[in-house]
Amino acid sequence: MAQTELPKNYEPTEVERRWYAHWEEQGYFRPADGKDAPFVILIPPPNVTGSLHFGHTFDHTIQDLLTRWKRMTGVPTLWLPGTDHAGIATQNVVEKRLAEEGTSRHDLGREAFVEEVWKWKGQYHQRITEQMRRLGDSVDWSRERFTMDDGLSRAVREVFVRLHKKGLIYRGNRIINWCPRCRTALSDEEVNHVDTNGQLYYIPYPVKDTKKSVTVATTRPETMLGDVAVAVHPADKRFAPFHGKTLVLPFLGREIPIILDDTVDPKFGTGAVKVTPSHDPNDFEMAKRHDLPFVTVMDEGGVMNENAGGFQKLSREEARTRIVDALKDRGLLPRTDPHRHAVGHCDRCNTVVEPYLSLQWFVKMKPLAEPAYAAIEKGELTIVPRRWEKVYLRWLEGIRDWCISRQLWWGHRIPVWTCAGCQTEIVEVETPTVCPSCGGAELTQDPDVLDTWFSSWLWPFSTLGWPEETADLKRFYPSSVLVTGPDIIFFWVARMVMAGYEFMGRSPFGVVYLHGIVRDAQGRKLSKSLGNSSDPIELMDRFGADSLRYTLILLSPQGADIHGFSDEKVDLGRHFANKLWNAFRLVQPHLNGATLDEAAAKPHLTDVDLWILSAMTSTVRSVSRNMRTYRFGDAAKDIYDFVWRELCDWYLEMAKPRLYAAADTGDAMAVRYTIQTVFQNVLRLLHPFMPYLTEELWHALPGTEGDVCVARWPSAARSGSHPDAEARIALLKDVVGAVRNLRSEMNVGPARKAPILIRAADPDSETLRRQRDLILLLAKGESLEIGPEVAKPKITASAVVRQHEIFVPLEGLIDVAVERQRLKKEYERVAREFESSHRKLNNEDFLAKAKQEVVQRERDKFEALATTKEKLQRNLELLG
RNA sequence: GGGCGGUUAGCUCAGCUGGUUAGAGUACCUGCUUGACAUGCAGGGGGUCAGAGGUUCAAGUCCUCUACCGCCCA
Repeated sequence: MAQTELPKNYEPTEVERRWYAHWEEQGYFRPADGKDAPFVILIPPPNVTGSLHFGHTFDHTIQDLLTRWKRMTGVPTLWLPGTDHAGIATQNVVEKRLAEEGTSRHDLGREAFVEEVWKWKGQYHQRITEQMRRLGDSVDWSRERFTMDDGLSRAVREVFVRLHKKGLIYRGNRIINWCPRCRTALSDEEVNHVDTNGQLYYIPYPVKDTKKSVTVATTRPETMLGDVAVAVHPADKRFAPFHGKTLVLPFLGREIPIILDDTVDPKFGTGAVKVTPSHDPNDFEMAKRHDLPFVTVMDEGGVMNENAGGFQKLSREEARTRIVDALKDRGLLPRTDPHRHAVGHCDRCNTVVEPYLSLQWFVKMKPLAEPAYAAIEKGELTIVPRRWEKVYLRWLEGIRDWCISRQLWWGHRIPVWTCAGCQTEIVEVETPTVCPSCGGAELTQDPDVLDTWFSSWLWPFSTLGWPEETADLKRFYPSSVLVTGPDIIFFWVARMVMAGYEFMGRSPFGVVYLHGIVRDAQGRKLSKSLGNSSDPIELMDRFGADSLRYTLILLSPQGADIHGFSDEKVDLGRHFANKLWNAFRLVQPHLNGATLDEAAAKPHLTDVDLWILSAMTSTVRSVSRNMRTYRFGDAAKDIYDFVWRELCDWYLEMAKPRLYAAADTGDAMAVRYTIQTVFQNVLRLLHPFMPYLTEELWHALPGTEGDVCVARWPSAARSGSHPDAEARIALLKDVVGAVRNLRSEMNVGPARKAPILIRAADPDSETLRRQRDLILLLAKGESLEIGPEVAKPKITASAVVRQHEIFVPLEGLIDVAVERQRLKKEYERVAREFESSHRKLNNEDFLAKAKQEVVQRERDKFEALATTKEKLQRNLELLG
């Protein structure tokens, strides 16, 4: 009967090595054919030169959870994998590595550098996909995509050309966010504003031909070299005498006018602001209104240029120090105030971003934002949790044009060419060979590439073959759910919705599930470089992928961050896996060869069997509901509670004698049938959370067929509920609990058996009598007397459970003082409750206004408390 | 400056449309080689639900204000 002995402890690494290849070979991860509407998830593509970190692990676990669950419900399921070329990040990584090798991208030249990055891509891509396999991601590898694949690159060009034709893409000379370290323009979203302690410098600018001056206040004195005016509010009387006057810029001696502009805030600083149109977005607008010149004083690396006079060749930081010193020397710095203000930093390298005047490509966003906004209002798009919808809408309301050109080499080259002959600009999907206007063949392509997100925002359809009308595009667009973190709601989510409506006419997904971030006890994001977490792969090696997955889900409140995560926490999942494994070890030898015929077993099912089947049915119902409502942590908890608290703690303990008894009785048949049914269902429910362990056990469980990976998700049939049996077993558990409590309070070790007396009225008395063997077993009874007239022993510990009295008389072991103390405490607790219930029922308002069922419940409760109180009191008195 | 979220046991969190004694995991204490599991079993202590006011017969739950923490935007 006994098969090969299972190891005492579950060894995940050994098991997890086996199953992934099997699933993949069976083709389970490819969507089944069929007419049913498919369930589709598109992966948020990880950076191809990164590695799977904790964020990905959590993100993928949720996606796999949904995918495996849906697959088991019988729906054709597609989880489409892929990676992102991540322009700036990747270029930075490779450049850094080149620097270590003593070379640079400029030494290599553009073509060789890009080739070098492709090599990197190949190497790292391999690593990422291995990590995904290790985690168990059930993605369809046959449909894997990369944002720089030919097809996706074509989609990028197509979109650029279409939007350009529509007038939604334009080129303009504007102030953009410039990272002097990455030497590229950034979008507004790629700038992080950090509150910084700075100084507000007060600098008097002399009025031409007078001894007077106008003092301006600035946080950035180094930009004064680019000043072209000083602006004051027209209604600000303090400056009325200066209207129309000319100032002389210190250091350079440039004559600049005083201008009047009502955007100036008279309350800020001195009320007079310097105007530096090439280095400040507000000043830029102002300069355009007043037709002022533009003077750029820095180069692309943030170094002062030829317009900076004596400060040329200094970095911005040095220039500030030197200018401040020079101002002091000349007595031109009468005052500085500490000043807290937001300073923009590069999202990728954390360098202080420079507002910089430059010629870039932009997308006009307003028209695209409108349908994306309406999507929420029309219910075509739901964000879970709902509160993020407000964030999303607010961003769309204030949307600004999107700077999409990047001065990088790694990415999609902008499909714009200029003819050397006639200067005609050609915007085409196909690379042109001759100028359509003059026939010239000397065409130069725009050297810049596009923002990475300019390809990512097309992901929901570019991955499916767009602009071709492919079968995949028809079948799998739109996708069902997008699972990602709220940190990219603007970068990616909102833009995908815009592109979805613009190019496909509908939202790319119906639901966006935004999960939280995994943080440590100090609230920091987990990261290997911070040293507050291990590499997820290492954790999987130590604890198993299943344990890591299960722990992450169990600890995650819906859409909120996981706090206090640490390596040790993964023990939660590991212990749970081991528990299930051992429960299985207990039952498995008894199931082999047993009759598992439902019809044959049914007449023999006992209350205990019916109770656990009923509890299982509730669990199925609850898990399914929690999955549907994106409450994954609750779903994991449901399974945990059922397996550990019900199945292992109670049912299996109760089933042991029946399991070990002769195999050919109806009772044995019933218990085997029950266990088999329960285990099958548990393995199905748990599979999306712990795919490997469940597959392993599924194959070791007699009576199963195929793979649990594609087994049918359980349904909670009403016929599976047995409320009467549940109620009777609940009574049994309460009684056993009370006896255990008494024994423990009396310091009775588990080896010692004790007599048990239960004074209970019918029908409970009868119910308990039928379970006497179980009570003896679970409560370690030496003898057991149950009945309405059971006599109370002289010296005994006692308790009242559901108005029934329980006595555990143990000569010599009862310390009367201790027992009196214990009873008294219990009595006082019940008396307090009794009083509160009493007050309620004496309250006419309560009787008149509360729902009838609530009043009735209170009456029942009151009755029960009264009896319990009375019995406790009598037992207390009898103790003497 | 504007917005959002949070504040429940030492820690991490549940507590859904207000209605039994506010739950779980973990940590802690006591006792255990119990017919699978010490990655375990049984029992236990621990909470004026951030504070104040309000609505209600009834508030952890709804409303207002305050404090503190976190995030986003400017």
